[in-house]
Amino acid sequence: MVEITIKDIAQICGVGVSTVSRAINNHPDINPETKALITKTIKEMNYIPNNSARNLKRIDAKSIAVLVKGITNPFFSNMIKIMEEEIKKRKYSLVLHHVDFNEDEVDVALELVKEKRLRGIVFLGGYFSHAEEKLAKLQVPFVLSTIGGAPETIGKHTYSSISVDDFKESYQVVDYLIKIGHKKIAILSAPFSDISIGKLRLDGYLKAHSDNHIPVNENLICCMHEQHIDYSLKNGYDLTNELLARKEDFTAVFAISDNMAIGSCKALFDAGYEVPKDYSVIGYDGIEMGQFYHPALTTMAQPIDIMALETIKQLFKVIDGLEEHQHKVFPATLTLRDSVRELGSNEK
Amino acid sequence: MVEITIKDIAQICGVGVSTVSRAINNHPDINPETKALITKTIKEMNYIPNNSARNLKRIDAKSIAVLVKGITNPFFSNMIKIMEEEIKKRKYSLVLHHVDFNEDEVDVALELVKEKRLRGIVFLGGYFSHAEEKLAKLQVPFVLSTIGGAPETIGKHTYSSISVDDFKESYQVVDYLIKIGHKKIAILSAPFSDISIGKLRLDGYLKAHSDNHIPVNENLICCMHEQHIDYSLKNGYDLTNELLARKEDFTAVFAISDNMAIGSCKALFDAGYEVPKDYSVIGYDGIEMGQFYHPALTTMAQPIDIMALETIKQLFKVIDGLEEHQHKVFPATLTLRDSVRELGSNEK
DNA sequence: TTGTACGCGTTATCAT
DNA sequence: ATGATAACGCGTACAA
Repeated sequence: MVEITIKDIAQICGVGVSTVSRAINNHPDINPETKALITKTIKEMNYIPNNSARNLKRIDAKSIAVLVKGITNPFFSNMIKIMEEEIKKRKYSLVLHHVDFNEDEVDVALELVKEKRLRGIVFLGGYFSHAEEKLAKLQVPFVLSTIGGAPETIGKHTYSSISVDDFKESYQVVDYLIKIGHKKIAILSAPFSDISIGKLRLDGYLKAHSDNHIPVNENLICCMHEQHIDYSLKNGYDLTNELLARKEDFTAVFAISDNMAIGSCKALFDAGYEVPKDYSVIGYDGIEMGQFYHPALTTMAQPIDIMALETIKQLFKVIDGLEEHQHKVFPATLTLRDSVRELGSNEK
Repeated sequence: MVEITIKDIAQICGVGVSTVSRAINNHPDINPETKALITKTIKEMNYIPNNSARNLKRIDAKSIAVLVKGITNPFFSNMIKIMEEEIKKRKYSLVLHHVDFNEDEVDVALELVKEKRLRGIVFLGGYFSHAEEKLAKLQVPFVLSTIGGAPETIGKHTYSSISVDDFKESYQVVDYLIKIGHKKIAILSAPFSDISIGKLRLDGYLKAHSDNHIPVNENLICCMHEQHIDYSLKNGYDLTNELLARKEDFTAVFAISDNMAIGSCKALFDAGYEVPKDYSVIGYDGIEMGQFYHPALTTMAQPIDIMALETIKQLFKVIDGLEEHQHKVFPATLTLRDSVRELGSNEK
């Protein structure tokens, strides 16, 4: 098969290639009639410009890349949708790209910058810990939009970040449980080796205990296994089953993700308990499913819409040279629903 | 900033560009020492080859594109993971690309073929109805992996397809409900304008009724609104609430997606009913959440793992010239869990 | 084993 | 308004 190129179109129309190029790219200096002719033959011939060649030549493609780490997070779809709208609003185009869990997102970004002449990058998800040195190679403005785990941004002027203070919000969750009477609170957490989001949420749990002068029962700290670090339904389910099998004494479960919370509820139901009658369960994230679960899930909801919007706004501020890089932290909202109950003074 | 190119590397190493190229692409004819030197300086200089330039030159990149329509479907993550493994196993690389709902996937594919020198394409999701003529332009083997809606493949030899017979499986669902005593079955369906998956599942519902000599109560056919055609939690919730508000008489709900089924359960719970005691609810899809919902969701589970695997296997068969295009239909499995109950003979 | 030179398809810069 | 031509960065045939 012979690929049809811009030259063929030019030849057929009896014009030069540059004229065809002008027609394609909506350049001003072109006769409407010739443009019409060219457009027509392009249609007829099914000509499609080769993007590789375009990117090679083009100085600037007015495009923003969004690099998504992992595909599993249910938030991302919504965030991407919002980002896309905002990007299109500014007449830029969005290059969506997935990064494998074991890939290095910065390497991918570096490649993409060369390939697509990007103007800006958004890193979505993943627990970003890269050497300043390496980040400096990324000569393009970028913002870190991190769902979970406020990055250590002190002194980082090479990029912006949008985050939630996981330590603080996790603290709020546990503090709330304590305030309504829970003293024996299990946490479904990441393994100790996890240094980002998992650790922050666990630290919040610990601090809330100590601030409220409640001793921590280490048996109630359930860490997922190193092999399966994902904040999944199944992990919540398995961890809770282990907790139950050990016959631990607790009144509430704090799962560090909504999916884990739902898994936890299921394990409790399977064991014949009721939520929140026998056990209270609280999640973290604010996924849509939480509202539809039965009982509706009490959770710490992350402001993902705002974060998505701010991510792009911040990126453009830097691109347009209006502002320096900034690190913004947004508050999550404790969303009270039906999976947690207040403990009566006699049952504490 | 000055972009560093292959020439710079060649110059620094005191070799020709082709030698550097050979080093990069692991060509055999190269002195290990020079290769080592080149690799070292590439690292040092942070040189990254420009993919646009490579694609432009390369005849063949041994890559397969997976075009995903929409980002919402919870299946896709898993399917993509499986496909990726299978593709990597064959030393090909996967180009993952999202297609907007209002974009034309074939157009996108056409562009991508030129840009990336694809060897094959997988269309995932979306309700594929394109002119043969247009598909013919796609000079690359492709397979249609359709979750929901067996495409009309009669006489289509230009591509392969992997699907589930939605009509048949939907029929099975309803037939099952009828067999265990349900006669007043509501269906939460797509609007009548939907000609693919929604229609097929509705047709199965109707056929099961007529085969079992049970009259259809049109008031129990709940179509989602034209504006919001998505198989979402909220749609299931809203449709069921409308059903309840109309005080319709029914004993079971067949939601054409698991998410809608869960939304439906929630509406029933909100109204003070119990599932399956007061109403039985059955879904369609087999999403992971179904097992963890309470009650665990009875559903028609699609064999997505097998489908993902077969999609790639079939694609490679055609790429390797081993086989012609084929259309394979896989059976779904009725997964009995806790959201449906048998009706006693006195309550029918 | 290595280097030179050309061309991939396009856009940008000149001319005209 | 239009056309010729030089890049863009790379892979590869061919020569050495």
